[in-house]
Amino acid sequence: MKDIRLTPTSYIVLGLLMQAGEATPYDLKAMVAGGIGNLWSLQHTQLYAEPERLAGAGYLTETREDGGRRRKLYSITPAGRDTFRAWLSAELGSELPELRDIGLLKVFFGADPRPIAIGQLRAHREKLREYQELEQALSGTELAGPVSTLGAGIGHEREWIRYWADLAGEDDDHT
Amino acid sequence: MKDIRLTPTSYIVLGLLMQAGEATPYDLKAMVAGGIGNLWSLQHTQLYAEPERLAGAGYLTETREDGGRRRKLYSITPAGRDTFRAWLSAELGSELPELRDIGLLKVFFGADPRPIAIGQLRAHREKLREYQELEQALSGTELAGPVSTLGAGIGHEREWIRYWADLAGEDDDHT
DNA sequence: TTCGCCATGTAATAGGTTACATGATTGC
DNA sequence: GCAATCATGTAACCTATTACATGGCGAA
Repeated sequence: MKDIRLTPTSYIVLGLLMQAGEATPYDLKAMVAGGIGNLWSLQHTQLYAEPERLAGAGYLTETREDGGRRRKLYSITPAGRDTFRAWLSAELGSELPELRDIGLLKVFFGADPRPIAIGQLRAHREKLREYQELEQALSGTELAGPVSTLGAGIGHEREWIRYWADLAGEDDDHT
Repeated sequence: MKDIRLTPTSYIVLGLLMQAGEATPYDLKAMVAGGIGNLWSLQHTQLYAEPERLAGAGYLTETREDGGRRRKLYSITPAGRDTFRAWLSAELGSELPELRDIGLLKVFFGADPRPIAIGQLRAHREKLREYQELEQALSGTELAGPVSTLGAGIGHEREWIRYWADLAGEDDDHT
C-alpha cells in the first residue's frame, strides 16, 4: 500500500469511477472524450497507468475478467470515495490557470499575427459550434456540473474568437 | 551534439536569448517573470536545465564567468536563431488550448460552486488589475507582441470574472 | 555581525508522452 | 476473406517538478 501524490489526473479518474461504479481503462477513455476531456484532456495511456497507481495506494480495487480479453476492471474503494469527497470540498489554492497557447507564444515573440489568427479562428469557431451542439444535447438534463463548465468553455471560445478576429482584421461576427 | 526535441519551453528560452543576447539562468528567470510568465510560466529549475540541453544540441553556447560566482552565461548560436525563426513562421497545428482549471474541475464533478466562485473571483480580479497596470506601463512602447498578448490575458480574465460572478450570484461589475 | 533573503544551483523522482504491438470486430 | 479500424495494453524515455543546498550581500 504505497503512499502516492494525487494529481488532477488522479481526481479525474476517481471522479469518473464515482459515477461509473466500475470501468475499464477503455471505458474511462470514452467518458473522458465525452465530457471532461474538453476541459482537461488525458492521454489514453494515462488511463491505464493512473488506475494502477491508485489501486496500489488503496483508492481503487482492480479485478480481471475471467474469460475473453481478461480486461482489468476498476472500482473505487471507500478510501477512494472519502479522498475524492474531501478534495471536492477542500478549499483550493489561488493558482490561476494560464493561457498556454502556442499561437499566443508566437505572437508574444513577434511573429506575424495574421496567418496565425486566421488558423486559430477557424479552429475556435469549429470548437464553439461543437460546444453549442453539446449544449443542446445537455439541455434538459440534470447535469448541473457539466452544463456549467460547458458554459465556461463557450465563453472562452467566444473570447478567443474576439481576440483572433481582431488580429485577423476581421469583424467578429458574434456567433 | 545531441539531437533533442524542442518543446515550448525550448522556444521560450531561445526567444528570450534572441532578445537578451546573453543571459544567466537567473536573468532568464527575471525575464520570464516580467512578461511571458503570465502566459506560460516556468519553474526556475527549468531555466537551468533547459539551456544546458539546448547548449548540448548546439543551439546555445555556454561560457562561465571567470571570477566570483562563476555563473553560466548563455548566448544563442546561428543554429539557434535559425531554428527559432523557423518555428516563429511555421504553421501551427490545430490543437486548441484547454482551460485546465482546478476550480472548473471541481464544478464539473458536482462541487458546490459558490465558495469556489468567491475565491476565484477575488484572484481573477486581482490578476486583472495587475494586467491593467502592466498595460499602462507598456502603452507607448513599441512592444507589439507583448501588448497584444496582454490584451488576450485581459480578455480572458474578464471572461473568468463574468463566469465566476454568475456562479457566485454576484453581478459582474464589468471592471 | 548576524540574520535573512536573494541568487544560484544540483539531484532524485515521477508523471506524462511517445512509440510500439497485437488481438477483436466490423464492413466490404 | 481481407482490410481497416477499434480495443487494449506495455515499455522506454524524458521533461518537469520537488526537494535540497549553499554562497553573497544588504539591512538592522
